[in-house]
Amino acid sequence: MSKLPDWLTIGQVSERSGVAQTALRFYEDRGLITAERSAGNQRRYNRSVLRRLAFIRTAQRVGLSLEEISSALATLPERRTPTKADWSRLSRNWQAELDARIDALQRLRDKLTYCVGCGCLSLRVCGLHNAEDRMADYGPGAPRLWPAAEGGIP
Amino acid sequence: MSKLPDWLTIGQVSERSGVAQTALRFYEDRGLITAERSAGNQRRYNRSVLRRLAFIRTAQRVGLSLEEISSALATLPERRTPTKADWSRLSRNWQAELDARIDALQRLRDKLTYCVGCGCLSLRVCGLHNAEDRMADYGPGAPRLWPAAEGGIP
DNA sequence: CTCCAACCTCGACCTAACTGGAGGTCAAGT
DNA sequence: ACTTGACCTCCAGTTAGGTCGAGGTTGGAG
Repeated sequence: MSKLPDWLTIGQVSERSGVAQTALRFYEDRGLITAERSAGNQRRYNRSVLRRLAFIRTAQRVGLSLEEISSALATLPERRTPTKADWSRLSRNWQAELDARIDALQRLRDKLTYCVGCGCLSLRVCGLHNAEDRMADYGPGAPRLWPAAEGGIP
Repeated sequence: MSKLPDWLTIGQVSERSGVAQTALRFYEDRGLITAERSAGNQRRYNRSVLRRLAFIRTAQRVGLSLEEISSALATLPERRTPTKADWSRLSRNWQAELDARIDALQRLRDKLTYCVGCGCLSLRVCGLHNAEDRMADYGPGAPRLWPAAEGGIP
C-alpha cells in the first residue's frame, strides 16, 4: 500500500478547495480554520478542513458574514467531539436564520415573477406597488423596513 | 381634501425605508435610484423609490452586490415604460441566479439538519463528509468548489 | 550537498459599501 | 433680520474580506 500522508499542505488545500492560500491564512487568522505545523513551521491541514471550507464558502455565498460563520463554527470544536447539545443549539439558531433568508429570496423571486406579468417595477400604479407602500401607514417616526433583520446586514 | 405632495424629501425616504440619508446619496451616485431636484437643489423623491429600496435591500440581504442589483435595475427605465422583452430578459437572468442561491441555502440548511443527527461536522467519518470529499477524485489540478459560481462572489 | 519550488511572516494595498465631518445653502418661524 | 434645522457637496475615514510583494526559510529531488 502507498502511504499517502493524512494531512494536506496549504497548496493542496488551496487547489482542492479553490480557496486562495492568502485567504486560507486569513481564515486561520480569523479563527475559521486551524492547522498543525510541521517541524519547519509549515501548515499541515487535516482533510476535514475541506469540508469546513465548503461550508464556509456556501454560507458566504448566501450572504452570511465571516463573523456569523465563525461564531457558528466556533461552537464545533475541531479536536473534541461536540456534544449533541452544542449541536442542537447551533443548529436551531442557524435554521432560523437560513429559513428567513430562504424566505426573503423566494419572495424576491416571486415578486419578479409577478412583475414580469404586470410590469409594475416600472413603478406606476400596481397592486403590488401599493401593497408595499403600506409602511406609510405608520406615519412619521415610522418603522424600519426589516425590523426582523436587526443585527443582519448593517 | 388635504393636498399632500406627491414627492418625498430625503429625510422622509430615509425614515420610511430605514436607509440612511448618506446611503441614499450613495445609491444615487451609483445609479441605483434617482431623484428630481427642488428649486433650491434639494432631492425630491417619487414614492416609487420606496419600492425600489425595498427591492435593493432584499436583494442585498441575500448576498447580491450593488453592482448586480444596479445592472438589473438599470434595465428598468424609471421614466419610460419598459418593454416586455426587456422585462423578460432581466427576469430570466435573475430567476436563474436566485434559484441557484435558494438552492445553495437549502442545501446548507439541510446539511445542518442531517448533521444534527449524526454529528458529522465534528469531522470524523460520515457519509456526508466523504460525499463532499469527492473533489479529491479529480486529482491534482483539481476543480473549484463552485465552478458554476464563476462571476459570483469573488 | 545543492537547488528551487513551496512555504513562512508582515505590512501595505485593494474593492465594496458605507459613515462622518467640514463648510455652505435654503426656507420657515419669530 | 435672525435663528434653526433640514438639506447640499466634497472628501476623508471605516469595516469586511481579502490580495500582493519583499525578504527569509523549508524540504524533497537529484
